[in-house]
Order: sequence, then C-alpha cells, then structure tokens
Amino acid sequence: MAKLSKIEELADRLHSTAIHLLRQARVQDASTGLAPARLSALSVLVFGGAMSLNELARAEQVRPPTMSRIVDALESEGLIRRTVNQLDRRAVVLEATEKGTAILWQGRKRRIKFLAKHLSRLNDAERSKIDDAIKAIQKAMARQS
Amino acid sequence: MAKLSKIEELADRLHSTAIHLLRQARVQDASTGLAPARLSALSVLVFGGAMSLNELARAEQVRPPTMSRIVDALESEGLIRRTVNQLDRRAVVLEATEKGTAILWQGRKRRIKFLAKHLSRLNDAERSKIDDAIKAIQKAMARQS
DNA sequence: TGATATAGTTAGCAAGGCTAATTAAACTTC
DNA sequence: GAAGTTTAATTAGCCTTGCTAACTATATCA
Repeated sequence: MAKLSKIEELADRLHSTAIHLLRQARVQDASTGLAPARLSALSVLVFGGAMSLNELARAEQVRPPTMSRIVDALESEGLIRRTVNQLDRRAVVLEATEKGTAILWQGRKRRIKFLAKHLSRLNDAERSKIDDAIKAIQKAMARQS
Repeated sequence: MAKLSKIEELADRLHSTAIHLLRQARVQDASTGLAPARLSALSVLVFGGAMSLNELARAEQVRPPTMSRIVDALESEGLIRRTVNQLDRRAVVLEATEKGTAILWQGRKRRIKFLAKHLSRLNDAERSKIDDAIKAIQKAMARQS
C-alpha cells in the first residue's frame, strides 16, 4: 500500500463515493426504456434547447459519428426532431419533441426522487454539509483560468 | 418545469456534481491502457483479494457472462491469474498478478493525484466540509435495514 | 472560379452490457 | 448410489456506444 497524503485520501474517498452514488441512481433510469447515452443526449436537448449535432456531441463529450447514431435512434423513436438549418444547410437543428420532453421528465423525476428519499433520512445539518460540499467541489473542479 | 422540493433540488445538484467529477477523473485512466470495465474489475481484485467469477461479477454489478469476457481479456494480458478452485472444481479463483497490481496502482495514483490537485485549491474548512458530506452521503445511501 | 474548411454521415472496428443455452461439477433424495 | 436438481462458468449471439477514416454536401476565402 502506497502512503497517501491527507488530501489524497480525501480524493480517494470522494471518488469512490461518487461512483457508488451514481451506480445506485442509474438503476432508476432503466424504467425510461432508454439506453444511457440516449437518455443523456435527450436531457441536454431538453434542458439546453435546440442545437446542432456538433454542439450536442461536444456537450456529451463524444465524437460526431457517435452522436449521429444516437440521434438516429432518438429520432426514429420520435423523441427528437432533426431539421436542416436554413442559414447553413450543412448543419442540422436538433430539438426534443413533446414526447421526448415528457419521457425525460418522468425519468429525471424518478431518479431525483430516489436520491431525495435517501437524503431525507438525514437531518438538516447533514444535508447542509452536503450542500456546502457541492459548492466546494464545484469550485475545486472548475476549469483553471 | 416541475417544481422541486428543497431536498429534491439538493439531490439534483448532488447527482450532476457527481457526474462531472467522475467525467473529469476518468480522463486520467486512459494512460493505464486499460478500458474502464477492465480497470474497474482489476481494481476489485487488487483491493478485495482473490475471489470467484460470480463474486467479482456481483461486486461489479454485471452478469457472469459479461465478467467472463472481461476476465478473458485481463488474463490474456497477464494482469490476473485464473485457476480452478480445488474445493469446488466448478468455480475459478481469480487474483491479480504482480503486473496487474503494479499497473492498477499507477493508474489509481494518477487519478487520485489529479483529484487531489484540484482539492488542494480549497482551504481546510472547505475540505473538511467535503469530508463531512462524504460521511453523510454514505449514511444516506447505505442499504436500508 | 478553384481551393479549402466545415457539418454531418457512413463504414467498420472494439468494448462491454444483456439473455439463452450449454457444460461440468456438486448436491439431494430416495 | 443413481437420478434429478442446482450451481459456476462459459459460449453464442444480440444491442449499444465509443472510436477513426473516408466520404458527401455546403460554405467560405483567395
């Protein structure tokens, strides 16, 4: 066992806690009937509004060909619309349909309620610490200038 | 937009913070040359010691056939050993080799140092809040009795 | 106008998830 | 102790999702 500093030890525990949290939350997503990458891409369109394929690929940190296929699947299920951008006819405009928006909201609500149910077992002081920690983590992980 | 309770709002932010944290940390894993599922399975063997394929599959929350293939790949790269359990000859005993252990430690160290580097931008009070939050999250997410 | 750049798609590969079916060993039950 | 059942692991075959390379179509620039 290599010796870890105090901060490295914290980093290690933070990492493993994040993994376990997401593993449990992910189980809830199965009931949307959507595979993870599709659900995630749909979520970006619902919350981020209409955008091009390249923008969506960048947001999801995947390459355009990967997103092109995910978009194919979402379109054929009627969850998003793909139209040609008339100002630049090379580009497409992607946007969630009513159906896609509804499905996403159901899934999101289920996942949030699942996590909230667990968080409700804590007291206010504990939840407040999580709140502070989220702020600190976001500050720590923010892109350096 | 559906209205979320205070706790649900916290759940939502916690979820998205965990996603972003892991996305950034994962980038570090590429330099091990191991795909994510393989790295994760190897990690369980290094830290959890020798175990059967079923146990490893359960630990990784995948089905045995999935783990069987991951184990094939790790074995053919010389990172783990697969031997027959002499007390139950249906079962195998999986354990990390020296080489597997070394590679895992390098990757883990890199990931932890990456996170620690970010955490070091915070002050002691902020880190202490993260520490408290980890404890609270673990308490909240623990399997109910 | 011709060259270059950009948006998106297609083709083809690898990893990793699954279920169903198979094999081999262990256990149960009479 | 032979027959049936259960269990551990594997094999086969499917789908999703990541990638690069190569292509098409449109836009931009010199």
